[in-house]
Amino acid sequence: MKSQKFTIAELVAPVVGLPTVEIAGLVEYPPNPDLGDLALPCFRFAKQLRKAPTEIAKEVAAVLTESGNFKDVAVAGGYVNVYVAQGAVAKEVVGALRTEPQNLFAEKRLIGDSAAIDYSSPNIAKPFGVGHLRSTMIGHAIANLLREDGSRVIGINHLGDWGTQFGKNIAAYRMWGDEETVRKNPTRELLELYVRFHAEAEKHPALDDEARAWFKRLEDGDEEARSLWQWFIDESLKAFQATYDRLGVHHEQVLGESFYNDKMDAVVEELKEKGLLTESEGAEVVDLSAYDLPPCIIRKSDGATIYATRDLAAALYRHDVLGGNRLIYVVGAEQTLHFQQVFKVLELMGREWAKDCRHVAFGMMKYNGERLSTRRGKVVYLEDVLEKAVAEARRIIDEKNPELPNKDDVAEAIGIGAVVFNDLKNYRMHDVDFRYEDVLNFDGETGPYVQYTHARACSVLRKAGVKDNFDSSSASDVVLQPSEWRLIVEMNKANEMFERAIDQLDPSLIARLVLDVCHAFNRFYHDVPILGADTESEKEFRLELTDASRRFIAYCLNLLGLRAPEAM
RNA sequence: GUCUCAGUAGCUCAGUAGGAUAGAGCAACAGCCUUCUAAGCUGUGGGUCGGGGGUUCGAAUCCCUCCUGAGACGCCA
Repeated sequence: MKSQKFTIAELVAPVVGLPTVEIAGLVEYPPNPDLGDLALPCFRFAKQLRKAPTEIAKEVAAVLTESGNFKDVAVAGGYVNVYVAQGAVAKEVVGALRTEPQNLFAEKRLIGDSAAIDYSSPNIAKPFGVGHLRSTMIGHAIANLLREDGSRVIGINHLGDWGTQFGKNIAAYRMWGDEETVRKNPTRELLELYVRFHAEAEKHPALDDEARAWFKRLEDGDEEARSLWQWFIDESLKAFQATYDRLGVHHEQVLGESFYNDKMDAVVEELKEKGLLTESEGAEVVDLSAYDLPPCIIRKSDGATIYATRDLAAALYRHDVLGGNRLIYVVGAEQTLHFQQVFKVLELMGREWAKDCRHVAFGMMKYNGERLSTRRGKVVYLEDVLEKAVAEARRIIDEKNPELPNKDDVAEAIGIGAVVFNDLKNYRMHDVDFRYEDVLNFDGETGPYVQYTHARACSVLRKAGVKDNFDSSSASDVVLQPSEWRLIVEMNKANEMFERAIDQLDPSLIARLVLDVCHAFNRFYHDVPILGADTESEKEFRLELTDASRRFIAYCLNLLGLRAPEAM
């Protein structure tokens, strides 16, 4: 509806003496369809114009009526209610979707932008839990959105492949590990060894010294330590890759923490040169008290670097070498303070692009109300969740559509879609308590609902024997049914919602939008006959609308990282 | 203790660049398949928008304060 909003704003601007953009922002959707398609509240202008809102509304209405751009304009108190020319708008929306669906969404505002976006970033030798789904899928969706708007996206998987825990992994593996078992199920087995190590170390503190020694050997390049470490990485990556393939997730760069081992000295040097480093309690820190932030530790009292140092080195690399002119981090909200500190230090280092860095935070995933903890072995494996969801999808297919070809493939798309959509549809800052009953429910506001709606539209088009070309002349002279218009209105919000989703880096807006469109489509499908329309031109138009809806839904699903089967 | 984030129907959440009677889904109940996929559609019941102040023509939305929950707060990431 953006173009209609601007049409109104342009006409109203001279009347109220405010910039067009500002007025366009005030145009809203009335709460009730009887009140028109768009509305402009005029209370805001009253003080400046020294006139009653109702008077202003009347003047505004007169101008809008005179323009002849709208079907009807009405004044209701201080509101001006506008009824748009439905046929023309319908033709515009359907036409855009028929040629290039993305035209309705993206105006390619971000051409010339390049965004380095850090998402997923699991830890090596640990399993991929449901918790990782958040960073992975929110990040993947944001990457898709930015790319569609013209940005050059560099997706980065910042693997946790370094740190003292690898001393424990190595020590544990040497004591109790078995090559075959690890190979068969790398992340689960390595986690088990890790958990066992923690349990045993409680009783025998000497084990911790053993682990420290092994990490030291790893740092010093000891061959045995090195090759075990590399093997853990290779096996873990194989397991992760299988999951990424199922989820359809891809990264341009896979660079673990260890990649920056030789790049941190330069950061420390620069900080020292710029006089940012001060000594405090034996450690070297950047004092940020002037900015109401706690100090950022750069070197621990034992001389070793820490994750802040690593993240600084990584940020410089992403900007200077990979060419990301802004950096985005899709990382849990518990790291908010850390990123505030890192961004501030970058700014103090004179990197003016620090202001464009964003931490896309999200709430914590819990299970039965409890915090998940890998160290204590409290994990819900993502693969288990996907397996259950796919099995449930398969069960429902067997029940409802036993004749369906390639059932397994469809079940895979639906089951995974249910899990992914469930994670994307809500405001990302909320903590989520993972419950199987939610994920395995395929009714209502769910991924399968959206996919089902898509399949339904496809089915109608199949029955109609539709080829890809329509004679679009019909739209403007057809009188629209309420449910048809409702559907057009919802789809016409694409551009606004898309841009808001990008500006706020929030894919849930796209999920909400496509849910609204699906609801409108299902109502349309229920209320008016498509193939059995009274006249040929009505039938033609409804098929066009069905085709447009199908493309719209598929486009949104793909943005969110879901597949859109044509039958289910 | 300090800071940050959250608090909307029984449950999960939309709505938060201030606007008209606060909306969905789930669960419950009642309808709708001789017609295009019922994983759907329609209806009913269900609300001190955490409490209290304030700003405004108008507040779930902005400000202050209190309550509750989560997270963070120097050598893990």
